[in-house]
Amino acid sequence: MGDNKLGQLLALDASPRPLALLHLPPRGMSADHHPAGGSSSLRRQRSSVEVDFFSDDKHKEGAPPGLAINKEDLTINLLAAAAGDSSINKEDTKKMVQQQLPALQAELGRMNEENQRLRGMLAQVTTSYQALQMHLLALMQPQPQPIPHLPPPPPRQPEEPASNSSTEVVGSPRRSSSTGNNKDHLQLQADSPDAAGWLPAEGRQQQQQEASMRKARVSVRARSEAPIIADGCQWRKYGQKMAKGNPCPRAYYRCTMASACPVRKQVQRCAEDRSILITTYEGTHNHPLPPAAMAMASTTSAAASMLLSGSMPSADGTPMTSNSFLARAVLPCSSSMATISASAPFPTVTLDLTHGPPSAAAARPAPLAPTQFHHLPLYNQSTKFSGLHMSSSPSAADAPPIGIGGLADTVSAAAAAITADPNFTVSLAAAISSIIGGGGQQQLHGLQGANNNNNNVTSSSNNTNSETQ
DNA sequence: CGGTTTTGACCCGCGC
DNA sequence: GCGCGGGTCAAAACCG
Repeated sequence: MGDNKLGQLLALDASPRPLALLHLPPRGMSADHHPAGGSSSLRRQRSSVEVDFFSDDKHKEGAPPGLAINKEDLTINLLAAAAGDSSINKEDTKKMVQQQLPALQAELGRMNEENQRLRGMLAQVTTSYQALQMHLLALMQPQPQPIPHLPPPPPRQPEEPASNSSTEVVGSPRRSSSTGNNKDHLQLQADSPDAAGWLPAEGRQQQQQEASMRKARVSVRARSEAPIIADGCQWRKYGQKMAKGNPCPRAYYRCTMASACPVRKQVQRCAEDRSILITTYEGTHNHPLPPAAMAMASTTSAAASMLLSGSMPSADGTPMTSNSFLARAVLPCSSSMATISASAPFPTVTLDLTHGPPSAAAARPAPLAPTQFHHLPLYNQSTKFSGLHMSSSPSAADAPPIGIGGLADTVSAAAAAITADPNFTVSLAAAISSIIGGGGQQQLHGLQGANNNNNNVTSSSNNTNSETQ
């Protein structure tokens, strides 16, 4: 990065921090040149020049004479300009250097901090990229053995196109094929290159078969007063149903960030505790996402990939090594925070973030402004996502996991974070994608390892949460 | 006026 | 075959 990074840093930094060092006295120009009235802004401009030294050479060119500032010799030139007189003696210059040095150093320190934050952003993007890459690899790898204990594939409709496996984690076509859904499927196939295209016909057929029999879902339980959690995506509600056994209606949303995006989500309040919002994601976005949405998308994608890649539980209730793998990976000291249910019809990963007093989430202020997100340290958020519990029973996925006392505070804060802070999903993405892509070491290191592995993943993106409620 | 939400109807899979 | 429940559609209503 080097100079470019520095320039980027300054360019990205929209914070109104005073550029005290750059407030230079006007040279050879007095206020008399600007008649009073209507020119105050101009006058202000000229009397207090704020220059972005590094981002653009124009500034240097446009700077008043004597302000020819270069990166290598910021101090000297600046001081010369501040002195306003090139004839100033060296002693005075030295004196002023010493006076302004602390301020310069402080500024440098701030720049370094911002540099660190930018590194964090980069790490975050890298994490998401890695998760997607692993997802892609998982999709492209022909799976030699069919996963046992899963229901046989439903009979395929002849007109049903191949699964949109290139875009969905679980490229399972929707069951319904006679209600106009085919339009969507055809469009999907036309719009997105078929990742299975390189496979031989038999392999492709097998993949389609397997895809059709598996429809992984990632469910997030979180306390929230809001109707839906803010995950950075745009959603359109397309249905609502009363589900059996729950007085609260279940709402159906689909992603509207792209016309053919296959991602859907269901939102329903928990019957036992209506302060708990259960959001179930299905599918993977087939379009670019904003950072905040990317985080959740990576999370769900990675979780679903994990679920389908063979590290999923067996449905016969046998405890699985993969369960403890995931549990240890995400939280070595975990008890129960997430659930995997591999039972029919859909294998589901449930991330439970509801532990702790409901008031914790309720007390959280409204979603933070982007600038506030900017300063949220991710490691805090990461540690809040702190547990996994594995179960192969379908009911276990919906049953509230056992509380974990000591983590209650942080966990409730996590629930609040995920409902109010789209950036929290960054931590989820980091955790899960690190499991997917990390390998054995991270199993033992848990989130700490995940974060280390990702080089200080830092929350920083500007969250333009465009969630439609 | 275009996008979103609402809501009743419809379709499909599954269990009996 | 029938009923039930989940999921989706699509027209109308709503909203900015």
